[in-house]
Amino acid sequence: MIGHVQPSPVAAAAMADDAPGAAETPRDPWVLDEVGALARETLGERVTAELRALLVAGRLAPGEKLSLRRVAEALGVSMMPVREAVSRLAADGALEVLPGRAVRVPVLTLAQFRELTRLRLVVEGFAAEEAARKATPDQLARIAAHEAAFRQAASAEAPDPAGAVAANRDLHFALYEAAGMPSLIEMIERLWLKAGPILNLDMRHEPRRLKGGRAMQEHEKLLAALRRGDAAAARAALEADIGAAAAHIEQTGQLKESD
Amino acid sequence: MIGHVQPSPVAAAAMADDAPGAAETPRDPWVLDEVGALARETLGERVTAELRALLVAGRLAPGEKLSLRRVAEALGVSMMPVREAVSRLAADGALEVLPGRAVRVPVLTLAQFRELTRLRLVVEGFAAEEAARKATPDQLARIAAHEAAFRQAASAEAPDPAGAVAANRDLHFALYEAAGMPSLIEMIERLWLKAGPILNLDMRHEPRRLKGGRAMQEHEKLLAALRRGDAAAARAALEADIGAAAAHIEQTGQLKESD
DNA sequence: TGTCGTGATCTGTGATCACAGTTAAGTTGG
DNA sequence: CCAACTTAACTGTGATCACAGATCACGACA
Repeated sequence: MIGHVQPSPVAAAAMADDAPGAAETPRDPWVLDEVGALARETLGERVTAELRALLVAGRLAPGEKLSLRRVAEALGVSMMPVREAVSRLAADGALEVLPGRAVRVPVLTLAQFRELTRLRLVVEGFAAEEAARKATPDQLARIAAHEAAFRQAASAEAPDPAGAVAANRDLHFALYEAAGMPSLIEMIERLWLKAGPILNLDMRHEPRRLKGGRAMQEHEKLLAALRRGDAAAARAALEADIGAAAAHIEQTGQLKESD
Repeated sequence: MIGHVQPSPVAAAAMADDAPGAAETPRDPWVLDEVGALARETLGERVTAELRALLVAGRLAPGEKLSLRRVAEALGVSMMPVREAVSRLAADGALEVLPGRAVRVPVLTLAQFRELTRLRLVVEGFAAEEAARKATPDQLARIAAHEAAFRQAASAEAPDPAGAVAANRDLHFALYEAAGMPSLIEMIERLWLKAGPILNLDMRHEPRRLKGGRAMQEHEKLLAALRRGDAAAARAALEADIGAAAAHIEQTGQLKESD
């Protein structure tokens, strides 16, 4: 149940119905017992994961309206699983259903965005501290790999916005995973779900922000801090990263003034 | 929480290029403007609220199994709204749906409970600091009232467990509300939803813990700190309150040993 | 020409039905 | 008397239908 889908390159194609292997009657202790219960993902969960990916990647713009029937048809499923997915995401505040109208991606107020940023500083900052204390060499290597991927996508002559967004997300969540606190990761995912649309939509539209290099600098500092187990420095670097991105968003003025 | 209706039915467009200075045509102040959109609570939301209340109050014990049809019949509604409610709560981790079996209240591992406690210390501690800085006299009075209610319910000759649980919850959330950060409150509600069953189920079964008075002491310190705007002291008192309760729970050993 | 009424169309919400899988009781065979 | 099998009841999941409310476009009236 905790198991979310691995951050994977977003392939938002139609979801084909592949028949999952039927469970064979387990008689004796067998080799296949180790593979555990094969994740019989329900349709609703798959739709939820799909929409989540679209949201954090900024491919659904704030204010964009969704229709249950349209989404259902696009994904090749009935309206039912979509309802469930939208219900969950609406409960998380990642979507909002207006009374009689439609369901849409929330448009954040400036105040709401600032609150979200403050919460991110508190929560993700804590995660960075914890990761600096407990990260294993293996986890550090994974973080470094994503950092390299981000640098490549961001500093290339022709920046790859989508790739940079994905690498940035993978880098951050590899860091948070190193903290070893599943509920903390869920909390952060929820924050990203809310802030993702503006943050990454913007990065998609203004790829030159990437070349500014501020994010890369902080990522580098972060990695160095992690390697020497410096919790305070890791937190500072992450806070600088978050703060810089938030400041840029506020400059663009894509946020609603008030409610 | 979600339902907001735009006051103006006319100017809802302008999503792409919106000039911030564009003022609406001022209509005459109409009497009916004051009556806001009457809260058309959907059935699913009401069921969700009902189950949430039952969970945080500890009236649904960990491991207890629920049946969609049973709950639907008990609440006098169809199975549909219950499905939606369970979907949301399951997405929050407040309930869990086992693959082919039933839906039940999660039984926390010791490790999970400790992680939850740490997160509560971080998040609710931050909320206490913020509240100490920003609480208005009105909000302080409300917190004090709940503190008095808790003291009465806990220190009476015949302790009132249900009343104490409710007063304790009201006290805490009045505090968090004083921080003025809606998303923060949602975050804390989610944490309480997960920890509520064990915390309050125990308080219900062991009312003598109330008479120990540890909670009352910390509540008193907390209130004093709030009144003099001492953020650090407020955080310390709240952390002591949370820590004491958590330590008691761990002693009782109602938690699963491992996964 | 501007404004309001009116109908078609689309929205989410709720109910009912069908189905595969699991659980638990009932029953049979040893 | 106990174990294993069979069957019946119940589980969540998904699909389909019905319905009130909202949106939008077109047309009538002033």
